Amino acid sequence: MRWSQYFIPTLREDPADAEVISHKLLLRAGVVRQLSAGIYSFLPLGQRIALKVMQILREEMNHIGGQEFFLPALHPAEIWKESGRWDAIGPDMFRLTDRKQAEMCLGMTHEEVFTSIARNELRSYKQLPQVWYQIQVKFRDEARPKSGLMRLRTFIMKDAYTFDVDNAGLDRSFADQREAYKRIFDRCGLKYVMVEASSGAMGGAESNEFVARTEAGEDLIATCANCGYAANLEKAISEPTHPNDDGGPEAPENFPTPGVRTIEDLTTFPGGAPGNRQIKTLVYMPGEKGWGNVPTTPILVLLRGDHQLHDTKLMDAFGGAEVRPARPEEIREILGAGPGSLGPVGARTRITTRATRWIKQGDKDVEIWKYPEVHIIADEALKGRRNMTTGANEDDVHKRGVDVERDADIDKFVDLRTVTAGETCARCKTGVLEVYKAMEIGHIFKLGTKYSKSMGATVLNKDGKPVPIVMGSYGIGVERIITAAVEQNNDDNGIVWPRAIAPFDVVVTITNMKQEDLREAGEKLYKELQRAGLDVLLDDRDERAGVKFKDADLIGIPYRITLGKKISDGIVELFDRQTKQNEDVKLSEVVSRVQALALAAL
RNA sequence: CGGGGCGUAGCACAGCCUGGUAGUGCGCUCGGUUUGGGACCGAGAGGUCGGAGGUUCAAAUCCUCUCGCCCCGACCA
Repeated sequence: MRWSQYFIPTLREDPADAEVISHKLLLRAGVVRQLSAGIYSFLPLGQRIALKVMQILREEMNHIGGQEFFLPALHPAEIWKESGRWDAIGPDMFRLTDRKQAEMCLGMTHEEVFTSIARNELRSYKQLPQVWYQIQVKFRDEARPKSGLMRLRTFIMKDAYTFDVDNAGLDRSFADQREAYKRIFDRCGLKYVMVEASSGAMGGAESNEFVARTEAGEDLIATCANCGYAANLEKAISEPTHPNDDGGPEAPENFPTPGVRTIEDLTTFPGGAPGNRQIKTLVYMPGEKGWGNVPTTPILVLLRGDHQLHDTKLMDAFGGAEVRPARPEEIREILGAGPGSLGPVGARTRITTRATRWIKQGDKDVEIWKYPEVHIIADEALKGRRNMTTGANEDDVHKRGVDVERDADIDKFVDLRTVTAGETCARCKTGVLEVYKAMEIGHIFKLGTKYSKSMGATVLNKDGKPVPIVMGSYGIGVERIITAAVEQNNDDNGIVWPRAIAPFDVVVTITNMKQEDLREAGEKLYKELQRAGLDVLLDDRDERAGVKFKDADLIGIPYRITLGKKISDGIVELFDRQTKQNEDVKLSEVVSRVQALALAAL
């Protein structure tokens, strides 16, 4: 392309709306423009980048036997009702009605459509496995789109689905996808890790998330440099350290603690206890939807005083159910004390017998227990602990000498606490965990039979019996790859595209368009580079050299060939955007040099 | 959905408090000088001040409503 004719609207200043570096640079480099919140247009440069990413996705999907489809983005409500997700998904789904008032939606993912094809067409285990994928636009009405292309309302996704006859087959398909994902992200030049993740409402047993480290990311990742352990903080565990529990009363005993409201207060209070010898008691309630027929079931969450609860772990402990912190007035109603003096000892009896409410039965009011049940759930770090101090469910009173398993009446121990940096790795027991921010770039799920069962997708197995197809689903966001690439590869002068996804391989900069010898040499070099199979941008604009250098750096083309004064000696300069090295090269050799460099990147 | 901020020329912003001719820089057009890291001089073009209503002799400026965008939180198949 000739720059003088090509649409690359670069900006000298940072746009006011952009906060994160990738957003600023993608706008400044003329890659994208915003249309509305979370809705962006790819400009020609952006489209070239997206096409290169998509080509890599295609090649790697095809490499593991993937077959490319193209499904509709507009779906009838019917299939979503069959899978149960029409009701399960909230306002994140764009819904509309057609002219006949039939309900429709814009696809936020394609499990339903692919499953409907599978159930109509797949009949025998002999047809399996199948690996199906597409590269399609998704629509999600995000509550808060943000950070440029990081969180969008409409975006391009490569989504793949595998169909196997049994779990062993799914394991193989899943492993294939995982390896393909690694090759994809490697080729795209990203620094990433694969982590264990929560499956959320997607359902299914196992899921791995691929994340790229960046300060702009929304996820927190714990990693161990020693053994390579990596997990999303919503799953991450660490090796607990237990203090010595000896000393203290044999049985729980109350003691006055006037004015003590927090864990911290109690650590300095005379006769108190350090944070790691306290039990923190939190009260949670089911979310707005409630849990089935149980009207309100308080949840007591117990943690070591110096530990922090991780919300997602709590929700996962209840099968992904929605929970919310109890309001102060609810806590007082439930336990008879304010936050700051809560504890598990005797709490179950207190809760289930304390509060009453009145309901109409026929024409008279009947008194019933308001909270007939309570869940008491404790973090694993409390297992076996003795001589602990906690609230006594009475304002300004605490209780010491508490043996967790003996006195706290716990329903179950689960991992609930948030891992923090500096803790010991639970896997290798020697490494120290690091916690950093990252963004999700891909996610692979073992779905199992969730969709095949609800939508009736079965095949006949070897014994002639119908069995539900065992499915997996695998997604990569194209804009996420682009965003992560910019987040991880930039400097003061602009973007430094990884070679494989750069919009052009090389830019030929004619430093002065008034000099005919430079123009001629540039034209000739442009054609030769193209003939060598390279994507070339010829900067033939009538601008000063400085402007051209600044722009070339900003849009991040990996190599720049500068035609200047030394052209009379048959010498040009080869500039490496990444290393910033500028090297004199013979004009006669520069094509093969650049060709070798560019091909090495693929 | 809760909290905060912002809408004035293509971009970045000033002007608003204290009502009275709509400004600056960059970019754009034309002419000239320049020509290796975002040149300089001169002359221009370009804005219903997000929208609607109100107060006033007079509204970018004050009031009400509304729309949009950004940030924090909640949420996130």
